[in-house]
Amino acid sequence: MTPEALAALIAEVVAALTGSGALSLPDGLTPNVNVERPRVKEHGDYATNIAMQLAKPAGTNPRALAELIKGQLEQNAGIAKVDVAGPGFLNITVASAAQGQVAADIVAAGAQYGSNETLKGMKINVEFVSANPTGPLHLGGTRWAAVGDALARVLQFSGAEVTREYYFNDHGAQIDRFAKSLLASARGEAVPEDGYGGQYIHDIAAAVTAQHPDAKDLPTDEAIEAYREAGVTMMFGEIKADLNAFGVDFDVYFHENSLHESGAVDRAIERLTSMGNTFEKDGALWLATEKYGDDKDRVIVRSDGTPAYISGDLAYYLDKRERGFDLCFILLGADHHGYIGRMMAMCEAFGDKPHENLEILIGQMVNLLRDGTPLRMSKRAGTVVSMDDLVDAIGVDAARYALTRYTNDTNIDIDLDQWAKASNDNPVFYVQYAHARTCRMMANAADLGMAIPTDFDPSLLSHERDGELLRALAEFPGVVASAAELREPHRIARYLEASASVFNKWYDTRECRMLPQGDEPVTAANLARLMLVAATRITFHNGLGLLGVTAPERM
RNA sequence: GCCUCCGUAGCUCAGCUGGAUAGAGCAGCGGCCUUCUAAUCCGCUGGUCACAGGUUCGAAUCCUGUCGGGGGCGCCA
Repeated sequence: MTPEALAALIAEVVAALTGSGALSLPDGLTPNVNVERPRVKEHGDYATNIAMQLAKPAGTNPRALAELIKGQLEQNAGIAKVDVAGPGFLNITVASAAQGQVAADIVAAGAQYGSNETLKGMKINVEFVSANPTGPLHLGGTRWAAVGDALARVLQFSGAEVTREYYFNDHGAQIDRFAKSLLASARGEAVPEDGYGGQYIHDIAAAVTAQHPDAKDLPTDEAIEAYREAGVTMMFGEIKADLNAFGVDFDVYFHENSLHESGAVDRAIERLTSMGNTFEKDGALWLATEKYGDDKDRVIVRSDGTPAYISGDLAYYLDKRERGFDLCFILLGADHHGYIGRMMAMCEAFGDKPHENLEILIGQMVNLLRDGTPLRMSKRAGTVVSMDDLVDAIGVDAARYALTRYTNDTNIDIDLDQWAKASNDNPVFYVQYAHARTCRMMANAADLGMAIPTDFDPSLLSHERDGELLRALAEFPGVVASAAELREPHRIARYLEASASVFNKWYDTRECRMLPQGDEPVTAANLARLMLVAATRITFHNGLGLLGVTAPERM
């Protein structure tokens, strides 16, 4: 029995009690049954505070109500014992057969175990990374590559139709500085003011020069244009290749420029104007965002007639909505948190619902530590701390895991020495090793001719450690659902670490050996444990998959 | 000045939208390998949940303020 199933059962009991008149609740009150795992063993397998929640509205006292629910609940065959404790907690012990059945249910669900359909029918756009191609992907982009992709996977596992999207600009001032820097390098000149330095500039400049030997001797304007075009193509190619190697592939690469060329920007501005949300002042066109909660109004067309950067954002958002996305995520670094106000105001100005049609997630900064000291970035000097630096140091799996195991709103310091270790201070190895161990066990079982039993007897998984492992596995769907709902993929990682620990304890328990020892015959209990191991393997495999981390079968 | 994130064990961090005696890993100390992968497992040590108020049966969690640290506040992109 999963916690969700137990919660549903309790809800039925409450409904039955109100139906029979034994309990009266105010109209429209639907109890929100909260089932949790108690910290202390003596408090049973699961506990609920439902009686404390409902006592006041029902006009009774918590313990009396708890007794009432207990009486009904104990009628169910899946429930072994119910205790009323403390101020009115219901401590529930699940019958071992009902508990053990979870293993078979997981094996039956297979690759789908843990999924849910809470977002079924939702079309969701997740925009992340979106770095302009002026240099290699830096750490902030890398954090979002890992977390954004994991979030997309979690949303998909919850039934949503998800599009991963990358928005980039191949024109504009940043790109001009990039192009000028390339040309300066090709001509052997110093890095221009506000330009980009670093080895990658020289590498790309040299590559462009090799492709177009005459380009650097063109008149400067034409030469810049030539280096811009070829340089952007190369840089963007590298970024895409890096992301691909990182296991992240986008469905859509969206060019900001296309919005200007297609007239989408003008249409967006017209739409906002017709809704009375723009005005002219000081020769510029403004979007009235302040009335929708922004700090101040924003210029969208400058007094010289050129569109401001935000005009692209307006058109881009409108474009996404017109492509049918119900919900648009934008994943940004902490240095962009100031955008939330204007973007939400923009959303409302279009007549949409902020935080419902548009969600902006902010990820805090990432630092790499080597020997305890942070690696610092400097654009001028070209000391970019990039995705490559991270991946080269610790590998893709550890990098993705290290970036997804923390909440978005905390700064991360990644200690390269720690994450490069193949040891227990490295959580990714701990989880992967547990998975590999299940695979080895199953291979060993197959060698002995053992197969997943068709006449599985769930009551044989009656050891205390069996129950602990089963309860851990049963938690997975709830963890996925909350990761999706709260947009917090790190919950998956933390769950896997805790569950790997429970599995290892089970593995270490002599009474729970899965394989027959020595000349012992294969018993029904051995086969029941094989089912449990199979369920564990599936759960770890699916969980690692949601993080985009590989699940090796052997380590 | 304003906005925003963070402050929990020596270190790095969880804490399931308010529950029972605040957890994990690492570090430190001490144990378990003839039997499924010891990258495992067991025990011990370690806390003013930054501080002060408030909300209530109950607060690390919600609200207000203070202190400390990170990041931001362009007709840049």
